[in-house]
Amino acid sequence: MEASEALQVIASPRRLKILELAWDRELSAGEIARNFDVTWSAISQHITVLKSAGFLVERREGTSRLYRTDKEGLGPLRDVVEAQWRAGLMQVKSLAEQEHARGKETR
Amino acid sequence: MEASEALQVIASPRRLKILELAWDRELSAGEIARNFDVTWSAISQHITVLKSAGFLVERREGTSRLYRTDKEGLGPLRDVVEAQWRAGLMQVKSLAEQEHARGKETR
DNA sequence: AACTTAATTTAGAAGCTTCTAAATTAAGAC
DNA sequence: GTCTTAATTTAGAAGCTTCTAAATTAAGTT
Repeated sequence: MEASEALQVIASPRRLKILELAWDRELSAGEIARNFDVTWSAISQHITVLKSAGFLVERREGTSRLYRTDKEGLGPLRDVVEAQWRAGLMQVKSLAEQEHARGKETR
Repeated sequence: MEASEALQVIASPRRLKILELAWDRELSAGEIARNFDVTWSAISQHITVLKSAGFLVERREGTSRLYRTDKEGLGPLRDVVEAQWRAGLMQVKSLAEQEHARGKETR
């Protein structure tokens, strides 16, 4: 895989979120799909992209297929995914702080 | 800027290369464009994207505009750009090693 | 003022990405 | 074997990205 191809794979809000959802637990395709407002088909296609990039591993169990993020497979991008994740948490945090500050102001 | 938007900006081979070219020296738009096989217009548009993401800083000097990568502005993506860069170098290195190995084999 | 050099802006073409809907596959239950 | 559940595959629509060509801007030169 080429340098920017791997970046292309994670530069998608949906795929980034799939990696986060399956970060430290195995999830079925359906459980993943339930977190989004698009068809299963769309999610299945994103899963295919993540799998062929080696960022997600599949395990079949009966009629389900279970997925989990392959942290090793992410290589140097592992830190990026984690950082983007933390960035998201921080955004939430700073929103809360803003609201707190606003509350104080108007009190 | 949103999480994956910043990734989107660097997930382009051209923009990644522009950041590398202007990594530790100031270059005019024309000097940057000379490194690519596309029109100045296309490069100018990529520069606009990099500038508005805060990844490239502009300084005007007479009729030229000089650009330099803003390493601070890259934030956590700085490591990614550097890693992708190293990955490129390593590819070259491993190619050389392969050839060396092949040479040994046939000797 | 007219010309040159450096670069941007705009409009539209071409191609890639993502999505939906429908058809298909495949395992397990009845 | 048929039905249900879980998921993928395929085909095509809609939208976003990137590119070129032409027009424009803006500084410096003659």
